Amino acid sequence: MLSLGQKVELLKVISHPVRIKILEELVKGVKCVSDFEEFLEIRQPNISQHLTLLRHFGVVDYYMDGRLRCYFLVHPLIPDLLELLRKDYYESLPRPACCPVTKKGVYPGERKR
Amino acid sequence: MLSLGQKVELLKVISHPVRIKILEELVKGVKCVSDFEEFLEIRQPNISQHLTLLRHFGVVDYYMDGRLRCYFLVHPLIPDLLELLRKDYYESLPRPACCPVTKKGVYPGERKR
DNA sequence: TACATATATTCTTATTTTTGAATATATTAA
DNA sequence: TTAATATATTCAAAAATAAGAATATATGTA
Repeated sequence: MLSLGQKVELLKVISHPVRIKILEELVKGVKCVSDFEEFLEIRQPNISQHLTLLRHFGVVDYYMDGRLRCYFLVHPLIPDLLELLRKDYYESLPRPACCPVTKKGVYPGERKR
Repeated sequence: MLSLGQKVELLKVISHPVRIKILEELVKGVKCVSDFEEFLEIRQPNISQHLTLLRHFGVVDYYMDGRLRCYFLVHPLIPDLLELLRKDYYESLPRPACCPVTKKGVYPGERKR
C-alpha cells in the first residue's frame, strides 16, 4: 500500500484542472505534447511543465518517436481514480445517531448555531 | 457527475497528510475535536483549521453535544476514495505499442536520452 | 456569577505552487 | 549546413496554502 506521504503526493499531483484534463485524455490512449495544445488553452511550455511534473511523480512516461514525445499513463491507480471521480453519488452518507463520547444521541435534531 | 472544478476542489482538500489522517479516522466513525488531538501531533487550533476547511468543502459536518463538536463524514466519495488509495497495485499499466501519430511503433525499444 | 473546558477565529509569516516569458535543445527536412 | 518543428528548461513574479501564536466564543459546572 502507498504510504501516507505517497498518497498525498499522488493526490496533489493530480489536483489541478490542467493535469486532470491531461490524464482524462491519456486514459484513452497515447498523446504527444502538440496533441494537448489542441484542447488546452495554455501555451506549450506550460503543458510541458505539467507533463514533466506528472512524469516526475511516476504518473506518466513517454517515448520518443522522431521529434515527438508520446506520453502515456503508467500509474495503475489513475484510471480507477478517474473513474471513481466520474461516478454519481446521489446521497450524503448516513448521519450518525449519537455522540460516541457522551452517548447522548443529541443528533439527529437541531444543530445549534 | 462532479464538474472538473469540483473534482479539483475535492482532491485538493484531501491532499494533505493531516486531513487524510482525519478522514481515515472518520470512516471508522464520529470523532470530536479532542479525539483527534490524541493521534495528531499538531495543536488544537490547527486541527480546527483543517476540520473547518473540510467542512467548508462539504467533506465533513458536525453536530454539537454539549461543548463537544462531533465530526462525521458526509461526502459519499470519501470512503471509496480512501479504499482505492489503500489498494495494492503490483504492475504499471501496459505500455503502448506505437505512436498514434506516426504509427511508427518505435516503442517498445530504446528510448533516447 | 465565575471559572474551566472545548473549540474556533484572526492575523502574520513562511512555504509551495503556478504561470509567463524567454530561451535552449533535439530532430528532421531542405 | 541552415531552417523549421517539437518540446523542454530556467527564472522571476504572483497566487495559494500552511502553520503558529494569540485570542475569542460558547457551554457546562461549582
